[in-house]
Amino acid sequence: MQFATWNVNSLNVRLPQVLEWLSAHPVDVLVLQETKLTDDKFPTLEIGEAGYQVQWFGQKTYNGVALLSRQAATDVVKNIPGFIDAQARVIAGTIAGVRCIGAYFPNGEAPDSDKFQYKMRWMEALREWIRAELAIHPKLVLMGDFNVAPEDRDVYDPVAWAGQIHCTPDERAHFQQLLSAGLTDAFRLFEQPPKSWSWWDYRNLAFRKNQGLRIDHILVSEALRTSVQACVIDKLPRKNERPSDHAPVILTLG
DNA sequence: ATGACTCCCAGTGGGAGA
Repeated sequence: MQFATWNVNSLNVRLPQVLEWLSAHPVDVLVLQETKLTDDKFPTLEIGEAGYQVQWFGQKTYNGVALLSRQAATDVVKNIPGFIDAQARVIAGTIAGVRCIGAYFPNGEAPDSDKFQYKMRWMEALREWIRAELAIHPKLVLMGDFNVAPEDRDVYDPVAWAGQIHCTPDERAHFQQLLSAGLTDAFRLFEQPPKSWSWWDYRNLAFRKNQGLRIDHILVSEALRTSVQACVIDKLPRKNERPSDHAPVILTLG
């Protein structure tokens, strides 16, 4: 069984790339972030024709998430229950007995900003909800754009990024608390090439120079950990014409 | 270097992303 996450930075622009990618990588579950579409504009027909069921949750201009799956998802949840949020950032469903949670974590803008405070509150609410979900669903996958580089080795220039957004001790502590709640960073279960990133700035030839961050992650629960066979970042879509600034991450369970 | 690029909504520019 394969799972994937991809921040597409506008599904309106990237739909052809998503469909092309799915034909080459017929994963069982794909979560998308930054669809940037209101629900009435969501391309359900095209995704259905590609052989996927889909749940979606969006808003105008910003954010927006979707859950694509070969089998229909059940017990679908949108956003974090009990956390009042005007922004469409979370979609969850159960597929083949696995609780799949797709999340677009807040960016945070800057450590001294109101948006950073929102990011902190949001991550705390997510963690408490994940704890509750884990108690009900031992088989759980949390994946998405976390907007957190968990360690210095996830940053192309950790000195320049020290204390900057995505790399602050507070964000990294929140990430560690997700691990403490019983999740494992599937990517780090394996030897990986050094300088593995999932995001590269559009500016300054960052992709060509491989200057990026690893901020897109797939976390698995303890009940799934021993089933993980692979976790890779697929850099190829970043080489497309008009690419997303993020690359997909793929998890393979045995 | 308060930049660079891309997307969106707007409307002949500006916000947000990371």
